[in-house]
Amino acid sequence: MTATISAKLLEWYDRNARRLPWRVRGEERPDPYRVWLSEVMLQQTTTAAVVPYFARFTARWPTVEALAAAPEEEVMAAWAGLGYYSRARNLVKAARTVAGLGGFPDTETGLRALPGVGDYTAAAVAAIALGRRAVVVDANVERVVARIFAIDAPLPGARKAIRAKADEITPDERAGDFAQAMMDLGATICTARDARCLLCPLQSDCAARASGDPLRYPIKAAKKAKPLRTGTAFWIEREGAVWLVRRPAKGMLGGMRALPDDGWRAGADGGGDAPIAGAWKAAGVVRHGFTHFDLELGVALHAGDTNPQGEGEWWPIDRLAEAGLPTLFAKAAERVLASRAD
DNA sequence: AATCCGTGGAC
DNA sequence: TGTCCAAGGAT
Repeated sequence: MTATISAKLLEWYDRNARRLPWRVRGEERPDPYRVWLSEVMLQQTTTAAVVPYFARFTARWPTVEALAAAPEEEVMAAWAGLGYYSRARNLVKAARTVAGLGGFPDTETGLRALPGVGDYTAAAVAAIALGRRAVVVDANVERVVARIFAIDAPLPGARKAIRAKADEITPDERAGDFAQAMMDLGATICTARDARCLLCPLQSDCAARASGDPLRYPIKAAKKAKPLRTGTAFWIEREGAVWLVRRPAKGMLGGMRALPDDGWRAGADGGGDAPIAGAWKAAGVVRHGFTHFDLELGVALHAGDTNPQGEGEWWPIDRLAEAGLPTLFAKAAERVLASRAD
């Protein structure tokens, strides 16, 4: 019997593991807090984008207790720019739950009950930080498994079959390293756009390679077209400060500071209605792509002296970077300030 | 089950 | 430029 898939992969990992800030070297078991934090940040997010955020978060909140004690608003602002903002809200909730428990749950099931922790994250933390055997399936694992076994069913329907195969090849020991090895393999060799089979430690085990067309896998369902929406954001300024509002907790950019807007959303264009009466002057257009629609956001400058109604705050323009605006509104603000500098 | 939810980099 | 997609989760 030749070496198993997991044995070959672990041997490869021991020589080729990426060095990442949330990983520890050697036999030492990593801090569950850092593993959990990194896994949440890494949900649908590239390692390159996560690295600076992870550094800032762990410097500012070194323990789960410190994070639990932080005002939610500060965590949301620190998350600004990373996207999928419900992650930040759930991060605070989960940290407070963990602090209340006196520490992280020590089972995959216990972890799975935390807000923002789904099947993937629970398995990853259980395997990497707790040393438990867990079947970790992310997009990398799906792709690698779909190729090794040449799974012909399209995603997302093939998920159950893929998970069953992943379970078959997951070892009883070093399941955390195995998971990270699968992800490293998927990130560096068996990638979505490339299959560098000659570099792959599993090349002789791979049905997709044997088929001659490894990139055919995983098979995916066709995507829907993204609509283009239009909307307007409003820049209301007074004595060196701009009027910011806080968006509703749920929905797009939920809970984040923002410029007032005209109600644009995924399903409809904005109504064009300004928050206050007066003269408005167009200050340019910002294009921004979201996951399921594109937005063309006009920016309008207020020329009058009427006070805005309702909830909001005057934010000093020279400290706007600290407001924690999501990228869309940071772009809009940048556009206003750039047009003024001309 | 299908849809909603950000962003930036690679090509 | 447009397209794809990256350590997914909640509803």
